[in-house]
Amino acid sequence: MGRSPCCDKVGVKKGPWTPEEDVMLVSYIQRHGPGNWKAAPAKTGLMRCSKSCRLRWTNYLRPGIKRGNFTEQEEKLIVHLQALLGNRWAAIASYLPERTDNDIKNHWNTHLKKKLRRAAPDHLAANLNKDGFSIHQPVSKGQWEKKLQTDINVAKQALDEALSLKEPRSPGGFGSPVPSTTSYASSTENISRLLGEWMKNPPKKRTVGTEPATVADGSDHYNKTTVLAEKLNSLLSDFESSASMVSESEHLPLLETWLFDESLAQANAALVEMPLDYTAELF
DNA sequence: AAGCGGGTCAACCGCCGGACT
DNA sequence: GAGTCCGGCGGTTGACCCGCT
Repeated sequence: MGRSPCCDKVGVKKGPWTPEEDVMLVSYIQRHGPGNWKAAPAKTGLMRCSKSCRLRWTNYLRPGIKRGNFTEQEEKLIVHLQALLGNRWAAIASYLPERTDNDIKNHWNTHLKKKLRRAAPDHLAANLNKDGFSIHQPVSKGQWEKKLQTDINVAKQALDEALSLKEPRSPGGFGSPVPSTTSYASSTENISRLLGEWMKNPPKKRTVGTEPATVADGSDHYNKTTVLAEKLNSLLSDFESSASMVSESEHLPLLETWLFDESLAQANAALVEMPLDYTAELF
């Protein structure tokens, strides 16, 4: 076994990502697709370890990510799923395709845990473990997991049969967004948003790691961001032009995703409707 | 205005398991 | 079957933010 040596190397940059690095990573993924993270630092010239690249992509740059402002519906779903699945954030995130496991985990730890503790009546609080979730429903957990899995499998099987799809599924498995050419445009939207935030609130010092992610002064900072914005525009037009060339067969994964999302939406709705005694107090 | 302390969240760390040789 | 590599996951950390005193 043993740990991956990539993060132990001297000269590997740590700390917050800069827009420059984001552009480099997205540009690489646009050319090669997500995956093969081991090769990403070498091929992009990024002084980051492969894990850091993967994390940055999956948590922030990946298309279709919604950030902040969890809706009541989403919070309900998270609370229910957490009660059913425990701290399996990746599994929970698969039911909320627009949210990342890290985001959900953070939201749970900073908001929902407290909310639950406040809302849970004394007699129910006794049934919450130290993480704030219910520990008295082993039976329903299995039943609901089984039902959801059955729904998903039935939908998947029907679709596979209908379309006779032969290509392998995306490495993220079911529920993870299928990488499509069109979706990369959303990555640039993500970076544009990050850039906007960067321009408004440039990082002050945050000198974690071997190389500080700071900019010398305001004007230099402005020039840099302008250049980056131009690069982004160029990237965006590249993505858009390649998106317009997507063939009909390449649309199948999108259709597949959409259909799965439909079945997921139904399952999610059923989940949220499922009564959990203490959550009634929450929302 | 300055200091303090709790809250937030991006990023890192280390373990695990599947794939491959 | 054993060893290695790599990606994924959950827990944790720490810098920054913000309200309070």
